Amino acid sequence: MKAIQKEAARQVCFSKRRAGVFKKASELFVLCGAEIAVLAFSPSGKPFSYGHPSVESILERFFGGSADAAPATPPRHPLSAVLVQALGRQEKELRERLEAGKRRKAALEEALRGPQWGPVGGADVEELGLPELDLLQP
Amino acid sequence: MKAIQKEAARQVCFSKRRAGVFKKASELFVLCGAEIAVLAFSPSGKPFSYGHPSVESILERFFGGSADAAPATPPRHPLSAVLVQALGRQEKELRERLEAGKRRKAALEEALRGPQWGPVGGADVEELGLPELDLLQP
DNA sequence: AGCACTATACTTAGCTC
DNA sequence: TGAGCTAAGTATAGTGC
Repeated sequence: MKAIQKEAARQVCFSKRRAGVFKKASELFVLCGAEIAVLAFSPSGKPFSYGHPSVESILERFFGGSADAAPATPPRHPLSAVLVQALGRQEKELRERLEAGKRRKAALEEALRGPQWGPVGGADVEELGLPELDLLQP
Repeated sequence: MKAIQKEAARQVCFSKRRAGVFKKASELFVLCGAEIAVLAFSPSGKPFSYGHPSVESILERFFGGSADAAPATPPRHPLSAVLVQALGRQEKELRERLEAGKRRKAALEEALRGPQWGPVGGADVEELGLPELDLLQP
């Protein structure tokens, strides 16, 4: 399996397979009762999402962390060697991520104070919304 | 298609289909170059995720804009509020890991001054990895 | 862009070990 | 648990509209 070169064919393939993935996700819910969210960007950069019961609720459960569940942000990648050097780098990276996160949080909070609350540019509502939820039910 | 009643069969089905969905997601990336993230909770409540290039990068692109520059188009999507909340939690977690990492580094440096140098018991070492999560296995 | 068709390949429920 | 098997059901690349 390899990357599709032809721009048009790639876009078509994305549309078809995106529907496929969303359908698989909805089946996973119907069959197993599993909560699931899928977020994707098309090759042309447009956002699409699917979520059951909703993308929001999944993210809250994942990142908000419930009272009893351990935090679901599971960022651990096994290293097999002991590297003090790596710890130094990790410390630096963590610092950077911490700072970046704080900046983004501040920016988001600022933006949320703005007067309007709705779709930004044309693409958002149609594609961020969850219309497929019903359509895709088998 | 309807819900599987038998608890055990439902769990098995979830495992198989979760792998299927993740595979579809990765194929979507390979074929089309689409960035995609999948978050799911098993029927028993365990979190799983798949993301390319990473779950976090997808979420940022979806809801936040870049980490450094304040987004030119302010994020007005309802989920931004969730993200703010998540970033608050993440900040706390990153701080904790930063401190833990520094303690480990100090401990390791101390240990390296000691007499022996050989295979070290695994548990601590496994946790030292960098954070980019891809596949969360239980 | 989207819809319909089809041959081929893929996925998977149920089962065994 | 997990892995392997198989029949039956699905997905989809390619094609023409």
